[in-house]
Amino acid sequence: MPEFQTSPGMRDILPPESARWRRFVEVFAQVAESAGYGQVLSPLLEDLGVFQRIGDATDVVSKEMYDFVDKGGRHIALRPELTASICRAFVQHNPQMPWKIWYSGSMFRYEKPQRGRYRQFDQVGIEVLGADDPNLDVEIIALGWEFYAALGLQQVKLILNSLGEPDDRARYVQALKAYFEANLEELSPESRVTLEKNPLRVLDSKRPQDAALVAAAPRIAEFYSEQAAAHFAAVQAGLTALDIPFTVEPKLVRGLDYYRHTTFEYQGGTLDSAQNALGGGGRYDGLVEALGGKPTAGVGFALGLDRTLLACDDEGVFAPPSTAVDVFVVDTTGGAEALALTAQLRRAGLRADRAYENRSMKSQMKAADRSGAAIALIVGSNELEAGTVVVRPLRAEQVGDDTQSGQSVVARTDLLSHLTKVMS
RNA sequence: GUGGUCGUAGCUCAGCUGGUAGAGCAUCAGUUUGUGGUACUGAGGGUCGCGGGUUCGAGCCCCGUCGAUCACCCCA
Repeated sequence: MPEFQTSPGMRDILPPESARWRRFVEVFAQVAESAGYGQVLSPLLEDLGVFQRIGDATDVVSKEMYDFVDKGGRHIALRPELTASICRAFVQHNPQMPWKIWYSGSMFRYEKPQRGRYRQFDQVGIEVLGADDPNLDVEIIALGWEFYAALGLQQVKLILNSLGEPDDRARYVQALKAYFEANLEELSPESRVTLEKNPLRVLDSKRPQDAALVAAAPRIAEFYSEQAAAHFAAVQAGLTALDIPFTVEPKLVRGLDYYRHTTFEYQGGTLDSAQNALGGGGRYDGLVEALGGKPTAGVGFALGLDRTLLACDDEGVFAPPSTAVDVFVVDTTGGAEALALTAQLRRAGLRADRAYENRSMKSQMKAADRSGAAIALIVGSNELEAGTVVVRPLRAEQVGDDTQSGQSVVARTDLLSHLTKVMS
């Protein structure tokens, strides 16, 4: 065991997995920018207060924050999510509305790590500030849906709910609280604690003991105002019009208290329930105001990179992109020719690799094979003298003996044109 | 934060009731003189997570600790 290792819940992403991560973000950027969203790069650190506006009742704020006091005496926190940062940025810069943005990056939450759940984890997401049009809710949900499709995922489920207007929600919470308190004996001890802090969250309980009680609990739909009901109906109609299947789940409350109206979650079809939330989002019309801005509508989502990749693994899609080079140079004359050749090839736009330390030809050929290159270029003393290169295909369908290897001798001066011809 | 399981070579693991560390894969090198992917031969590589304890002797037993993993909580 080495003296130093990554801290708990943090890890190194190595090749080839790292290439997959980068590609993941590229695909997301493509989807988002195709719909007119611009990227925001914001700091990893914010004033603690920015995140406290998310709500003291949320675990993300009350117990999972990575915070510290800096040398200037400021109370700083590593961002546990990005919606609050984006709202802070919106208030600070006052951009044109609707402000449609996307982001990607690492978030930090101090909790016990497990599969698909780390202290530093990556998300991609989009947010729109300054429009309360239900069509926008639909657009956003659809973009997430498109993104999963672009990755190749086919078993993602969309779960939808509405928490209504703040007043609706407040009345519902009251009713819920009264209901559970009236049946306190049947409630699990854990849920009783949850009830004290946040009655809505009791609906999330996975304990069998609570199942019956939760199932019979009052439904949020009974508390919708006319406007809230209309908004929710419009969202559902829009999704239907776009042929996006969804399930309305009245128990979907989600952990962040700023949500109102639409909330949604994408669930993986193959993952265990502990990690099946691939991404989620909703409308948070009050958050900008809570951060000192004017009342501003907001809606968005965040998708977890790890969990989505887990889902990809389970479905056997979105494999790491190939890191193979095009050609591999084998040089048995000391290595200087390989240096010159690879440099020349790279300038010409080819991906070229080579072996080092002047190993035996056999050893270099093995390396060539491992590199995934389609072609090996071999330079020995004969070729060096004659100004030629042996061009040997490595991936061609070779049946049998070496005489059929299909390798050819090409003059150095003709090498580039020969390669471009062969490789196309 | 609470509880269960686990921690042996780079990777996946074996190691019987405690007796001086093993396999496969991978790596490297050879299999006569310049050619990979198959085959054969050989080599390197481990303070058995770490620290204590019991014992003549511990990878194996006990305690602690760190880490991983799973569940709960919650979320992505």
